[in-house]
Amino acid sequence: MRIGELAHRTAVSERSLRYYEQQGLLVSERTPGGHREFHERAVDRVILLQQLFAAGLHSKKIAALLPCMRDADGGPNELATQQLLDDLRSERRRIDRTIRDLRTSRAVLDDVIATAEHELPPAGAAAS
Amino acid sequence: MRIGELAHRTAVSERSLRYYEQQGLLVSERTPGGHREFHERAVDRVILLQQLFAAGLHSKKIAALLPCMRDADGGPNELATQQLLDDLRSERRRIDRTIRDLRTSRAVLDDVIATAEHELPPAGAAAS
DNA sequence: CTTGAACCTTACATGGATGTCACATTTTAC
DNA sequence: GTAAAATGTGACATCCATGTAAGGTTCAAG
Repeated sequence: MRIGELAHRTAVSERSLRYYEQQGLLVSERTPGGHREFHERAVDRVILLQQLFAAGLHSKKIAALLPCMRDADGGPNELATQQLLDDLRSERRRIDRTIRDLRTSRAVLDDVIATAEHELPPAGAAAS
Repeated sequence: MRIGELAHRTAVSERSLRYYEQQGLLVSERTPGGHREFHERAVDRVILLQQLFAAGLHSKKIAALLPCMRDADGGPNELATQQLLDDLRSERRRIDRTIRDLRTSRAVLDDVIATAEHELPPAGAAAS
């Protein structure tokens, strides 16, 4: 598929898709005219990339990480180096911290929302 | 306490603390000479701010949110406006999404780590 | 062949918390 | 009183995924 369809199907901008490719996170063939042609597989890859980005990993680490992932074929194509391993463990700790912070923030939000709803019932709701 | 102590106790840079104050997220008295004097209370406040930042809230929303929080005294000082309420609900959805993405990423990391450890045992470990 | 949609590359802009540097003033210790 | 440490302000830099605009080429349909 071409970039427009991939962008549409993943809800990721073409700009970002080109950026991902440039960073080595996404591969594509090229038509004789130079247009990108993506494999069906790219859809899942892009979704994974989005998740990793949302988790705060930077493209460089994702690029280092991807070859060490087990894909559909089974084993990884590369083994994580000691340096990468340390990085990943560090990222893991950061992720755990972030999850805790997210839960805290969500609780704060819920509390504010609940309190406000109590005083300020949404339109269409019956007052207690 | 002064800014240095607060920075040390919260592990947040003085730069950031001044920024928080500038954004209306943190209050301080001033000594006759103009130095900031923080209340003991500021420690918890800064920790909360860090959690909210880590959860991806921007300072402007935090500033709008803070007066609507229930503090130690009991009720909130202000009630959330409808606009803020919509914002917070939107943030809440974003947070839920992010938590899911974090879990996914953590699983990816764990898988890579486990695979690499299997082949590349940490120094000092016995081989299987 | 023509036309419009889709795509290409390149370059510059953006946001937002934080880092950093310069220089002045205050505070603290002696 | 003096030196050193801490603090103040202001300005500029940084990161990095993404937005956006310009100008040219390719693709698909009539």
